[in-house]
Amino acid sequence: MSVAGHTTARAISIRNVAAAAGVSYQTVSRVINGHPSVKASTRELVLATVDRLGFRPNRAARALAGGPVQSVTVLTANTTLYGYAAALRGIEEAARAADFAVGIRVLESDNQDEVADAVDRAVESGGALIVLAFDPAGTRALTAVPPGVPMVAAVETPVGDEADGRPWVWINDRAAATEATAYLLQLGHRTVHYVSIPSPTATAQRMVGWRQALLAAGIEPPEPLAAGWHPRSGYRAGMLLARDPDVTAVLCGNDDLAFGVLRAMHEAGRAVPDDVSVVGFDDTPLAEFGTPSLTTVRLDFCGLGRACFALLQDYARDPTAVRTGPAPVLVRRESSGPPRSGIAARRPRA
Amino acid sequence: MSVAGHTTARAISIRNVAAAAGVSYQTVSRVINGHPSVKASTRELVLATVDRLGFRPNRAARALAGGPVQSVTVLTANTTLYGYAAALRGIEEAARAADFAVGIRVLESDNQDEVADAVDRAVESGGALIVLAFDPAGTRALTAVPPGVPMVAAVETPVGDEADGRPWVWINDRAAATEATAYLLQLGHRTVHYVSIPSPTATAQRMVGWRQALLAAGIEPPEPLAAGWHPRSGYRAGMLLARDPDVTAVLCGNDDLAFGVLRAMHEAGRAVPDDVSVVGFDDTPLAEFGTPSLTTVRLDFCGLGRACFALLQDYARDPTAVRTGPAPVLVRRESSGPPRSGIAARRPRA
DNA sequence: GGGTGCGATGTGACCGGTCACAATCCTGCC
DNA sequence: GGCAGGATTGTGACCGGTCACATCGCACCC
Repeated sequence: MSVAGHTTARAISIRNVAAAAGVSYQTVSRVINGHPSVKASTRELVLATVDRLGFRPNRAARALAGGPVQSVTVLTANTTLYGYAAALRGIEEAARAADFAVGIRVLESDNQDEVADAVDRAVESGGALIVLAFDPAGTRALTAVPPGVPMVAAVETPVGDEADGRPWVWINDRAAATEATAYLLQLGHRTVHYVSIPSPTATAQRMVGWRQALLAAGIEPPEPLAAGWHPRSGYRAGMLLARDPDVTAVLCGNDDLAFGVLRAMHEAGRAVPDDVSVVGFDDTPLAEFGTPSLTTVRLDFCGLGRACFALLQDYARDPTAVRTGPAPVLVRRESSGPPRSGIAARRPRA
Repeated sequence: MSVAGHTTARAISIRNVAAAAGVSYQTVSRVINGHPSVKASTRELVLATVDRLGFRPNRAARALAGGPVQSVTVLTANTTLYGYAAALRGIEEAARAADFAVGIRVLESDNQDEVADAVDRAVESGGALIVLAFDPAGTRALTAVPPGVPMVAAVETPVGDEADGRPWVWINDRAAATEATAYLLQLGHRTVHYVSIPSPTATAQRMVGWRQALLAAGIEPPEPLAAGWHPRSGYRAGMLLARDPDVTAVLCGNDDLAFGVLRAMHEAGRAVPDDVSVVGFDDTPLAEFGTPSLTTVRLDFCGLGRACFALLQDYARDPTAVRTGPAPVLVRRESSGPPRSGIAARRPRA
């Protein structure tokens, strides 16, 4: 234990351990890597010595010599948005528990060349990769990861062609959106409008789920409004929607957008939920404390992150391992309710 | 350029470059490290070859051999809270631009031993350290970093004893709190109550600034309410404050708490800003879109992060370098206003 | 009893950089 | 012309692990 005091003295190496235990450095290497052909008594002796000296394998040396690297790099388009940040937190927790080092690399653009370069850099630092592929940049990154590099993807699309053959963890955005939409219809709304976050392709699962739910109820989906990540873009979309008196229910791609929409409705003088119901996505910590509090779909991104890391480890042993992330839960709060009884009302089904 | 396609062929090393350029590997090493005693013509030849072959130095090898490591590890108690997340983003941006790898290590507890262990691990992965020392865990970490390890601290206390001799970047929380408090007094409030975030010591600068502003106005500061990080704890504090009709102005340790307080006031039937003014801290993206929108102090954490990284680099050249972070800005919005003209009113000064 | 085969261990080279030192070049100057 | 001495360049060893291979011991079997 390099007494976090003030000794930059050389750290203990396997050769030190070997000398202290009276074996060869190779035997020490075998023990710390769990190689089977070491006599039990020897193994215990070595482990005891490792413990006594506080030996810890040097990551750089290991990486250089091509051993198991014990580090993960997270490739993501963003680190501050709720979903990404929470997933990152989950990964970090799990990685730390397993004594893995965690690296971060942000994908600034979704230009194919730049993404490829970013992936290159991430790969060259050794270790495994976890790609958060909720967006175009992340999805591109998947295709740029050379085979042979251990990696796991977090995706919203169950079977992306991009990730083929690669293990992924799936967060069931589609089912979540379907549930939220069905809930609004059940309350008696004639239709549900959608304000979307930026998404990889036309297959954005939140949008797909919303559309499916409408179609299943025999309703032609209205044109979705494309927004960005910032609440301001939700606000703009909300302003547009507020003008249309037929709009009584709005599903938003995430909670930030939903807050923007709420604000717009407020400014436009449309009461929530009496005139308009607003539903978000994610259940950020603030959702519960807005005025009105926000009905939203809780997604356990932190659990998703942990699942990614767990899969990374399982996959090393069993390449057929696959995980679905935790199931989404609809949280009903003040921002949603039946439409104002009157013209726009529709018979509740339940 | 390892054509991100499917060649796990060995990457190019300095010896390859050396061979291609017709010089020794040592010369290549000198060139890429900017060593002065290399003939200009040789340097250019080597650089051209490096470029042509797409050579990039191997981080692991460098770390192992004790060279300059080109990587930073961020030590932080949290990654999702706005301030931390934004600082992390700034660091990552700057680091990426300088072609540094970025690592993360979360300080789970503020137990001295565990913190020391975390620091050890972070140090052993080589490279520099940036410590976000806004809280007890971060502050502890500062003292646990062995000398000789390049590091920079982001602190809210201008001259912490803990960081002595170490470079730090200071975010002027105290001035920000003073400004916000003075603003509320100027609006005519008799006093300002404070709901605090968890903080390292009694010297929490946000609280100090608030107290100073009150004392400067000849007002005895009321007992501050200690809250946590979650909006819910702000909500609880708000419920307490709402009961007291004398409370007309509340300053909150951050925007999340402020939202909790807003919600509590709403539920308690106290109008904001007519009955009570609420001011936050940070200016998170949502502050502008709350109902009412939140008056808050904008702190450029992202800029703080960039400054930390910049200092890390400057410091290597000039160990007397120091930086103050960007100045805070008070953003006036709907959640604050003069007290309801009546009993509690106090003559505005301006 | 001695070869076979496997379990357990040790030896050497290597990963891709850096350091310390030695060797070479060139220039100025006597 | 020869030599001192700085500027340039090259050589060897090393960082701390891993790999491939050689070696050793021993039980097993014919």
